[in-house]
Amino acid sequence: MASIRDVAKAAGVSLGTVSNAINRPDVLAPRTLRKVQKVIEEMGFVPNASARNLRAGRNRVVGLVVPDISNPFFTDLARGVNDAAFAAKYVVILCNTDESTEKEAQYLDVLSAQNVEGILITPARDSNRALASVTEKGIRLALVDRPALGLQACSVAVNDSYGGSLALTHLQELGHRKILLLTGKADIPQVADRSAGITEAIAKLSAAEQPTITELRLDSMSAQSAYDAIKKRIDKNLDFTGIICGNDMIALGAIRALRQSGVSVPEEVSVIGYDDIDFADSAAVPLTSISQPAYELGYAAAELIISECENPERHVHQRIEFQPRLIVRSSTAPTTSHRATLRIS
Amino acid sequence: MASIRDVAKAAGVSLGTVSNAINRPDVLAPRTLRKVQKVIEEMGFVPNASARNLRAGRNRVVGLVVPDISNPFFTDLARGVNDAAFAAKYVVILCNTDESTEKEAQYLDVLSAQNVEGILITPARDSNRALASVTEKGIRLALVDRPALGLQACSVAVNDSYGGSLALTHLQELGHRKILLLTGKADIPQVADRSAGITEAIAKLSAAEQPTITELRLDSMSAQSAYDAIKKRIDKNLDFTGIICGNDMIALGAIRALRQSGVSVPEEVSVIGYDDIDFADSAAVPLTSISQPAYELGYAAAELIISECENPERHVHQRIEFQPRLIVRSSTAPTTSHRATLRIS
DNA sequence: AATTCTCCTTGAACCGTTTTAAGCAGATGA
DNA sequence: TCATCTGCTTAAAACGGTTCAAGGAGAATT
Repeated sequence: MASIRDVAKAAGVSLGTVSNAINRPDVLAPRTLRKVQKVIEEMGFVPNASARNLRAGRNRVVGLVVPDISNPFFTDLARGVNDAAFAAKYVVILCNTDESTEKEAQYLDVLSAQNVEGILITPARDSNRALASVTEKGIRLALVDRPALGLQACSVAVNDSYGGSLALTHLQELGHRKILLLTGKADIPQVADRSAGITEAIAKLSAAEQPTITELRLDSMSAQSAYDAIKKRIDKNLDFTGIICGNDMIALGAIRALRQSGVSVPEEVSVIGYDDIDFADSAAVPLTSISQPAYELGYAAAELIISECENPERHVHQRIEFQPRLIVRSSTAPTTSHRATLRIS
Repeated sequence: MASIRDVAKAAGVSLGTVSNAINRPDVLAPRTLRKVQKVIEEMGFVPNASARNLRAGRNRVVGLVVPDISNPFFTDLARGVNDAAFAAKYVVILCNTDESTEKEAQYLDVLSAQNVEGILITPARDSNRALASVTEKGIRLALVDRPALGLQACSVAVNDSYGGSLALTHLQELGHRKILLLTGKADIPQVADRSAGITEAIAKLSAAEQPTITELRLDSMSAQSAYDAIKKRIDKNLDFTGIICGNDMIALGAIRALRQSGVSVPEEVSVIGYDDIDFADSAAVPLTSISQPAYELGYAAAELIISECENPERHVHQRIEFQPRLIVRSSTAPTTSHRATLRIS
């Protein structure tokens, strides 16, 4: 491996000049610059990042910590992060925590040992202490899609409360009055926010229009656990006409369970997902969903943290909030009674 | 941030002793060792990875270069890689090339600047020179899911030729005699291998049983481009009863186009995908597909390269090959003529 | 011609580790 | 008692860059 010294020797200049050619091309005389660049090119010289980092305390590496990279929402997010990082010549270390606080803590340790400049994280529950200790080590943080509970950091998020109200209002307007909420654990902030949005939306309705809500909390926000939960529920009693799901995977699993049990979607039960993953469109019943700009979210988060790394003193923490959008497809429809009502009026 | 010197001073030993306490605990007198470890613990000292890497040339970082992380196949693969890496206390830098040779080359540069120990890569076309230059720099390589064209490196792959023959045989046995191949660019090795497998499988059939094949090459292996291609094709003439697709996304796009044009799947046209992504099961028409063990592929690849990094001298390059499996769902069915035949016999 | 200015270039210090040769006790053997 | 050995510990030299004070060569000013 060629070092900066080899380049210097080959170009007949000092080692400092080569460094300048790389980092501050403007201070060099154009002739010298060209000469050095030519040699660098010829030798295929690539500066050693470790040495660079050791001296300069910068390494252009950020970590991305997500609970589940298989979830298309996070896949898109990761793509956004990667693209933004790539554009700024940064590199991203991907960490997948499976929603485990412990694994997250371990990853945070690894990342701080790697001396990353910043960490983009969608924190699991109870991870505040671990996060605080990371910031103490001088690593910059950006919270993605979950709020910064008292943490000094940038954050990007989608307005979950609004998303929840979008979903509820849609079903409510279609005439649904008995709605099942199929969510994840209550200590996931998004889940709580969406529930809050739903509650608020209900509060704005007149008593007659207010639907009743039953909440079912799944251990894991996966198609399988939704499938199991619905299967079990159906055996008892079908006491709802609409389902609001925590994400599209849940919706897919729920729909599969319903149809297998002979309940038609959307005729008998309307189902609304969340995330609007690519596949929502091609699903057995094309999914009505709340669309979140995952790619943009990731891109914005990465830009935020990179700008903080590049310009720590001028940086002020900020929060960027995206608005979700309702995408109506075929998994939701008016209730039969509502259809009748519409016909009469 | 505490450095090894601070620890040494606090413990009243030399800096070398602290280093030994960390890396070769056995050479120290037990009493000294305990004393140093206590101080390390108290100060929360974490060795600086850059300095360590600079000096020792090892950093427990590997790069993963994939053409499209949004493709569930690669998402699963990435999870496998991540999990294997995590288990070995390695960290992985994710690089998404969008199938662009140029972007791939840039990422390879970044990775070698980062001094990664190894690179797991699903190479784009024409990337052999770039790969060769990486190995010259002493970075170990493992080829994932595409062959190592004359490169000295480990590789893991799925037997694509066999996968192709699985798909063809399935359709052939269902009576299909006019088959459309919806593939990607021919210079993608997998595409070529599957085509070869198909050709071989045909060669083994008697003349009467041999289907005729038309190949349609898409610029991009996405649902959208498949959708567009089929839409265009249908306007002309429906000169096939079965479609073998390069991946499930293509199959999904093709099915959407067919159904929108009033062609029913699988009654009029059978469609078989490739990859067996999670959604295949929940699709509008649950997809018959060829299943590839993507997670296992990634896990195996990561284990391979990590073991090479840990034990360079004892390592011998190897190739691990997984067998694909046919998963029959609802998007394929006997041709009407074949159904008739079956009834008669 | 001497002085001051500019503009580049250089040499050396330093970043935080690992590693190796040398040093220093105390124990052993003669 | 002196030499040799053994078992730890230490000092110093890398690793490959960045940075900055200082130097040097022309150009501009006096």
